[in-house]
Amino acid sequence: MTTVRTPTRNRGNRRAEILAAAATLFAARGFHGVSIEDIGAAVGVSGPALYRHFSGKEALLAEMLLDVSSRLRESAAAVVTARTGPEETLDALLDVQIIFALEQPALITVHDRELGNVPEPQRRQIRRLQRLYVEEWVTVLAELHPGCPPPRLRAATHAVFGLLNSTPHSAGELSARAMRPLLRAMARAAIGASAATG
Amino acid sequence: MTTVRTPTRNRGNRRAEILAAAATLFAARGFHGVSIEDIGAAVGVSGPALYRHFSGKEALLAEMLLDVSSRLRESAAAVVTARTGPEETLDALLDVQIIFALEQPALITVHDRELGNVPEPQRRQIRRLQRLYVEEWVTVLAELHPGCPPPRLRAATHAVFGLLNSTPHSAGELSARAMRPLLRAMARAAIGASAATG
DNA sequence: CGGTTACGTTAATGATGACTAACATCGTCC
DNA sequence: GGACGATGTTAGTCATCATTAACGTAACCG
Repeated sequence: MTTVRTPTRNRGNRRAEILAAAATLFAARGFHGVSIEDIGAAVGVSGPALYRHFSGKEALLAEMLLDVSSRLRESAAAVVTARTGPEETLDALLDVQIIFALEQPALITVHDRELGNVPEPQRRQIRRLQRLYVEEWVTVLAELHPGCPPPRLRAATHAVFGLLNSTPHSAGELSARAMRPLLRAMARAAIGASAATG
Repeated sequence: MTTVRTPTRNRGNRRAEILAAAATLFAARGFHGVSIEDIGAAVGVSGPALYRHFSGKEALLAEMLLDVSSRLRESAAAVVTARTGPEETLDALLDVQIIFALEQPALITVHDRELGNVPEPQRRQIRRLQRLYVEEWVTVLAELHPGCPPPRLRAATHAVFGLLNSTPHSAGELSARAMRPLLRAMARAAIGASAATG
């Protein structure tokens, strides 16, 4: 009755459940600070059960980061190909990053800390997606600030990410509802200032 | 002749050397991703030699973070007690953080990632220093933006830290020389925007 | 000199942890 | 009703690692 229809249905849920739990733990204690047993315990199974779903701890991390960087990149690409004005596009990009950071702080944290623990085949791919994501931003910024050299735009983009991803650190200070417009306003202003000569 | 005068002189150097090497390694691979043997190798001695200088791995981390948070807090306190106008004070605070982030990226990285691995007696003290540091900022910001609720100021402060500490991520994009004014301008603008109603 | 102190070294030792093996359970499908 | 596949379980196994032990060495001090 309450049992599940298809095994496949369950498999997906369990995998997602594990990935979510692992993200939280990795964000809190770092990849090497979390054991397979810890992750299992977090979803109510114990230890080696995880090997029914992932080929290993590193594979789990790889899938997690690949998923995050794909989603970010796809969202950004969608926004950009919508081809509105650069101002509106920038706003949409800001929304993508802000909403993601507010809704998935653990994933964001892991995403920019643990790439070094992903084994080589997939590491390259994640890097590639991250780079593409940054380039979407840089392209839009270049339209808004023509004449600003790309390295400067890239550095500014990273700085804005740092600003937006600060969310996990100020957890509890402000509600997500209040955080969103604050981050938005600060990011916009910071971007505006990045155009100045220096 | 080239031998050292006092043993105490050498001890300090070695300790500092170890702390610096450990900071770099911790920043790159995380506390649990670095072994005592790794740290020893980085300074040319091997493994257990470190126990001549530190009582253990956690103690090493604790001293490192205590040192960073003390220095930041002291610098901020000095700037604030200088009692110039709030605008100038804010500029000086920005300089403190920017220079530190540009000159010691590894320390900054470890400082906001690895507090969780410091054992309890000292963890509390580090937290206290970090809180005091933030409060120096909040006090100054409150003067500049009266009527802005403190939680909002705190969130804005953390966001600015995130922006400034992005340096390790954009390493290589821009020289420190070019980075400094960029970060400064972006941070000032972001702070200015944080006052708006939201 | 003889002893102490500072600093290293190379072997244990004892935990912890990733991963594997061998063995259930239990729907689903024929 | 029995085979199968998906999913767990518990008991190894084998590395890695923090920490300790036991043992040099060499500078300095008396």
